[in-house]
Amino acid sequence: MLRPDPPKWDLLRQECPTREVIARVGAKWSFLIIVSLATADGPTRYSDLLNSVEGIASKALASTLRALERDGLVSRTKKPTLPPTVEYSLTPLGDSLAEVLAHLQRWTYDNIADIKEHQRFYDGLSS
Amino acid sequence: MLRPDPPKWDLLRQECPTREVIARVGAKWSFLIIVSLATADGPTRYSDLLNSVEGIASKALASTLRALERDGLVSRTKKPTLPPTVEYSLTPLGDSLAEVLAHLQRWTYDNIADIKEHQRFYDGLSS
DNA sequence: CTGGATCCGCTAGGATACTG
DNA sequence: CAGTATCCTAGCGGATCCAG
Repeated sequence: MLRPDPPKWDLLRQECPTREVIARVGAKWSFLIIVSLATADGPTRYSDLLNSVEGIASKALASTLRALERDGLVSRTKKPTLPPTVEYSLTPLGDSLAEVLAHLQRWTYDNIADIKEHQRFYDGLSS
Repeated sequence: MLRPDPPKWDLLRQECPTREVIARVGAKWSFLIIVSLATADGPTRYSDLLNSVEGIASKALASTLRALERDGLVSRTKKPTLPPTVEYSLTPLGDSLAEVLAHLQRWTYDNIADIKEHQRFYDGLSS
């Protein structure tokens, strides 16, 4: 084996490709869409996502879905019905990511009160 | 107890306050700064962060640090030396978040090759 | 050294309208 | 139903200069 050791990535380096992934996950709607797909039972239709993820615009949903699909996190299945129905679901890769993100989601649920408290305190100092 | 059950947040709802937290964590530089602070041993100076997080601009670092401090994730300690030295470190709350984010970081390291492969495939389809 | 102040370009993303 | 096409704007973030 020429490269027995996989390259050790370093997020802090500018050229690290994982930065792109972090950016994608951190993009405004990615997280919510992944959560929605992960908590839904089975494939989810475009219009259902549009309703599920409150506040998202059609354009944002479409472009984010395409980006996630490009990364291999989401799979798109078009059924030749009339009118056409398109279903989205997480790939195994997307599932594994969703699992990690679920921890983050849980963390925010657990600590949102604390954070809000800190914010109020911080903002109060300048009054 | 009047409220034995803490409110059940739902990220998918528009008014859910945790969306703000996700946005903050997902902001361009938050993740990297937290990682940098978490992997450093002990408090880290402003200039060290500036060097550690490659590509970040002074303004972005300052504003992101302030936001993280406001959320109670980062603590700022100013030492009255001359010239002044300021040190940043994670609060216990920030530490607990860093732990969660470490899993995400690990995930990206483990799966970046896979993702890149998917991207190449996806992009190749339209050529 | 640690930022704040200022200017400014860029683009993600919102609103709206339209199509297969 | 599942998007695309256009237009448009707020604001993030970069560069530079300045200050305590």
